[in-house]
Amino acid sequence: MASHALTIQRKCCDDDCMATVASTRFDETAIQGPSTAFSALGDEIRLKMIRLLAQHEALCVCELQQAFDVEQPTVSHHLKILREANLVDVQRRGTWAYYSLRRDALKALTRTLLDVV
Amino acid sequence: MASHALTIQRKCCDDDCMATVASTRFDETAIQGPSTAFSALGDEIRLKMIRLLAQHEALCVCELQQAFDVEQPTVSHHLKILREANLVDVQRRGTWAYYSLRRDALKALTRTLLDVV
DNA sequence: ATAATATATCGACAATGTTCGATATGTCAA
DNA sequence: TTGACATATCGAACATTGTCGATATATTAT
Repeated sequence: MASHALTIQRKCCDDDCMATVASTRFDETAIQGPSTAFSALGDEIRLKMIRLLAQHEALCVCELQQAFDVEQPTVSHHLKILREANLVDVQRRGTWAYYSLRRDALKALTRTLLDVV
Repeated sequence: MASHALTIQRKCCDDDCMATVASTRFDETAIQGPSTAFSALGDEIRLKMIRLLAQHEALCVCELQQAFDVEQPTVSHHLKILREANLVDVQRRGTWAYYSLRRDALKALTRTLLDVV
């Protein structure tokens, strides 16, 4: 026979590794939470808001607006996203809404990252 | 005089705090890097890729594709974003491109978060 | 050279996200 | 009650992102 039986093509890895990767299943709930949080932190204004809130016990919307060059509805929008990502808390007092950092949530998020590494 | 001199409106905070917040300046380079990284982690597929890479020394594109229900160009697209966020490294060997986690970068990112808290 | 394979890039389209003006809601003061 | 203010929500314009088919590039085997 002209062509030898050894038609084994070179591969990027052994079959076991390929199969292992292919069959990987993810804990969806362990992905969605962090993914939402990272997404919230992935906007420059929101990341700045987080850093600003870290330097103060609590800040109301009108204060936060002073620090950024956007209109009030935009500030509310970003705060809503941070709230839905569980990164901040709101507390209403009179007409004001005071936002504060959820430091526990941030710590949990760091742990998520560290567990990966 | 009927109206008293005390026309001081109640405010959300004292003038000092308002002024402090209003004059806050951010170190833009200290924001952009982390913001890009968080943005990269804010997609479920990319976060899963990171977790997958954490469990292997390195994986090539065809292996990664096996783990996700998307076409090859989409995988390459996500890997490019992770690369530009400095979260992964690539090493070409033959026709294969092996991607690996930049654990140092992830650690630095965690430190960024911890410094906030 | 030719064929097969792995990966990247391009272009189009759909989906999602950001921003703002207008407006609604709720609170406080007069 | 009326007016002033703080905040949230809505709707539309616009920008960004995710996805894929088609194609380009590069490597390897024959």
